[in-house]
Amino acid sequence: MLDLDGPTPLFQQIAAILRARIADGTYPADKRMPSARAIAEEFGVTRGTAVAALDLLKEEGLIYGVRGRGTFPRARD
Amino acid sequence: MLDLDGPTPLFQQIAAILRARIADGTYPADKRMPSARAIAEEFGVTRGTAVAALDLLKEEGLIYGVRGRGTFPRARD
DNA sequence: ATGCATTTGTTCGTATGTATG
DNA sequence: GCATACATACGAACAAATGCA
Repeated sequence: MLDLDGPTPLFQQIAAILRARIADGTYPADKRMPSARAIAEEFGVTRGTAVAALDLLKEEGLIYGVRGRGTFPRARD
Repeated sequence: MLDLDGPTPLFQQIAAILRARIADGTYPADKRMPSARAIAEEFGVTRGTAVAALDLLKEEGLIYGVRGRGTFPRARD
């Protein structure tokens, strides 16, 4: 799944995978996607690393978070 | 009560104290024990930390939670 | 029966400290 | 020194279930 040795940081690798899942509809727009904790478990990293990956996608405008509810892919215009 | 400096995490210290109270009968089996909020107040931590301590005891099979009702020490066999 | 408070359980968001390369 | 990653802890918010007035 992840390249633990290579030069690419884990949070970037994870962001790339999540980005692909959003693009291909695995995570539909405005539907709750897996929590940071669930992502951390799937990839065997800590929540902090999962959050870093999600932060990347937020900066790109691909997703948004709602406290207490979850994280959602943004509807493309 | 807690060692704020030492190396042992707060949630582990709290779990140890609760574990002792269950063992010595302070919290009898199948009787509601203090809520996460009450535990947080007693030890001066946030509810999240109290929940982490309770989660530890759950993993050990020492207690179980019932949503809307409370947390209960498990009857030993 | 309707509403309200409490409780568990979960979420996001943030901050700090440690360790490693 | 800096970026990465882990672990811990705090804070705020939301949801579902319970119980009680």
